[in-house]
Amino acid sequence: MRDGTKTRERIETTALLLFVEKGVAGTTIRDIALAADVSEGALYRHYAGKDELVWTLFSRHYGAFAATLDELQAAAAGLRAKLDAMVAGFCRLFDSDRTLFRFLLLAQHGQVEKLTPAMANPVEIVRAAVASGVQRREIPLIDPDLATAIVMGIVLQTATFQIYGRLRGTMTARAAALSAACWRALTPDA
Amino acid sequence: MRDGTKTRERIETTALLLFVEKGVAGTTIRDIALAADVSEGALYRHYAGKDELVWTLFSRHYGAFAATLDELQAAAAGLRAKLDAMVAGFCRLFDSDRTLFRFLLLAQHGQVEKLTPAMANPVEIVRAAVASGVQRREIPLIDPDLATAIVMGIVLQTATFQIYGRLRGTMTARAAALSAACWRALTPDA
Amino acid sequence: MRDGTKTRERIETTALLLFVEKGVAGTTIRDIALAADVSEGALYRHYAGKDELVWTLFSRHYGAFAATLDELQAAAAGLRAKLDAMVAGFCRLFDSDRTLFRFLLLAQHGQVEKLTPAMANPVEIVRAAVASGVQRREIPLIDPDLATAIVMGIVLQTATFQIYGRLRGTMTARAAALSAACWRALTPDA
Amino acid sequence: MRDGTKTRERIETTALLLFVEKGVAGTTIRDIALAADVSEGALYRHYAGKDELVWTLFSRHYGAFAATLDELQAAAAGLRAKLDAMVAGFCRLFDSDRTLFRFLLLAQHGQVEKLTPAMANPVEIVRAAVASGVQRREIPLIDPDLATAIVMGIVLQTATFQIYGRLRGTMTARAAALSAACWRALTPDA
DNA sequence: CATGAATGAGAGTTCATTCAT
DNA sequence: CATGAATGAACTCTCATTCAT
Repeated sequence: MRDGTKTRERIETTALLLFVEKGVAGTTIRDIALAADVSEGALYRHYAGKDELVWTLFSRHYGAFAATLDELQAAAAGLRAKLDAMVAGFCRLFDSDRTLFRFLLLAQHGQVEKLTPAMANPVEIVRAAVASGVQRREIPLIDPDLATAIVMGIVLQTATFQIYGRLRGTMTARAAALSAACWRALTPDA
Repeated sequence: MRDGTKTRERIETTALLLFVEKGVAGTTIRDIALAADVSEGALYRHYAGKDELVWTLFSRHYGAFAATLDELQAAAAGLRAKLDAMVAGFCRLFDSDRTLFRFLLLAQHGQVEKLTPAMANPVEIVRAAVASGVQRREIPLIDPDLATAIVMGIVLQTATFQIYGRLRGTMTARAAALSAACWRALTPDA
Repeated sequence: MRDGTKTRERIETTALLLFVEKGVAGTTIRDIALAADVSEGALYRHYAGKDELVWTLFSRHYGAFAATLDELQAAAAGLRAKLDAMVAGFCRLFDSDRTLFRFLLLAQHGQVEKLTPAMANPVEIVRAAVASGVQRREIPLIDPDLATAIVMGIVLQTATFQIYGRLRGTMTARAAALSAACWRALTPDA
Repeated sequence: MRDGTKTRERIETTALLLFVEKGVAGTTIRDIALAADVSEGALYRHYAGKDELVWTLFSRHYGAFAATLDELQAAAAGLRAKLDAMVAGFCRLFDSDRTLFRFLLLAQHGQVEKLTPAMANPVEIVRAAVASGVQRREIPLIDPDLATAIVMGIVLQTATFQIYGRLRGTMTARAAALSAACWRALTPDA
């Protein structure tokens, strides 16, 4: 109990939730400490400061999710199948940890700007898959960034509507519909 | 009087820019006063407080843009044409006032949650157009909210990529491509 | 009263006293605010922070005293007379504002290290006077820095003893004795 | 036991260095623990707290140096010789352990104020020697405290300049020059 | 009426010290 | 007995808001 691991976990879970609910700027160290039942000072033994806590949380999970996405995509053959796999991946993350999904993909902390090109990045995974689909003539010529925007937009906006309560049920239940919509949007002459 | 109006305009333009660049929470009254060349105290003669300034800015322009969108949509016959018109409307806003676009549609201030159902709302305009398209069998049966998410997602994510520098040029130049993508995404058996 | 000048003065007088009594590190912003009867926040309208307050206080008065010392020295002909004048200058500062003397010449805030060579500096004034005395053969050859140490040491340690209560009375009353001692220390074969 | 002693020594050496470099207030227990490769908690097994550590360090060495100075002075006959011996003692301490010299004689921790009259004290040793010189008519009548200030000032300010880099080389090399200067300063009609 | 000095609550952070392990 | 996680008070600094001038 005094080894700090439990405390770290409690802090991170709590912080994630608060960051998503009230925004990073709107969440105070005191908020986190109170909700995690830790003293404010204790937080600083684990993280150099608020910024570092945010970055730790973001970069660790962002990278991990990118890796998952890459595995899913690699295991599928052809853009259509890759889209299915990736969209399903996004949906699974949403359904299994909605808070994490929001923190990684929807919340506006300034962390995305801190990512270096070398770091694994879900957007780049999607882009690479789409780009290779274009190259293999699976879909007509399209700016890969525009294609990525279309795919990400469809997925993320649907997730956003789910959070706002406009859409109900699980994301996974819609996965097939979403990847189909992406595919159609990318293929003018299907 | 004239002077008061000029001051208000300077304050609002400045505030909008700062809110978008540094976030609402990250922008201080002092920042605004300094950049708008007004005293801090003077700001409180025009707005009851920071919150009210944010809300004023948001609700006025949000409603106005919703009205514009509604006119565009109403002037077009059929969902395909309505989509063209609305997407073009989004693109025009982006190109003419990128800052305003970001503030209204991309930034996460908590203002959207304060909107009452009675207030004009771009998302609802899009939803209504899509819903009537479904009702008129122009597109196959689809949850109107899902369809709205798809349209909004494609437009907003493209705008986001433009802001990040992933995509270059004007949004208007892409308007046709975007509304075409929306249309295809909504029409499984086109 | 609301123009801030009075407040500034109150802050500076108070701060100087506290810095000398409890040390810079040992004095908190709250201490100063309380003693100056100002809110803590108000301090930050006048100074960017504690460091800047310390530096403002130090550099302004340090430079001013150096200028005074230089005038005194320049008005005297010959090292012996210059010593008399400068030592009397130190003594006058001590007697007229003991707190300031301590802050400028005895306290160990890290400000001396921040001085640039271009800034007026009492030690350099003394050194220059001594060096010119050596050059004009008024005193035998001696490392000007060593000579400066001797002069400064005699003056500052006497002041220190006065503060500790080991010595009583005014410094001015001892001025002649001190500059005579300095002169003898510098002239082996007087 | 052996180990405990080693640890104590490591702590004390480290602490002394840090106190001199960053000031007592500017040095944290954590700094010391880290630099001495000890846990923070372990420090409290050796010392009741930070204050006690400072006091232990100061009083022990201050007393020891006073004793050394007293022996040196006692072994010399006449004020002139006593001055030579004592100044050499100061110089030797400076050259052999500059950090200790700074901590004992130049740094402004509030420890000097805690000394009781009963405790051995370098300043008192110097004072006693000078006072007896006055009494024996070796030097003209002078306030013994003023004489002490002159001697201490010459020595300490020279050491200070050495630390600032204004003077180079060893203090011992200057010992004779310094005690000669002291002697001259004390003897008007030599 | 505009100004900007002042307030005061609260933010992030530090640190000597304690104490469960 | 050593460790280092935890505490909690205190610190520096920020900022929306008020208000004397």
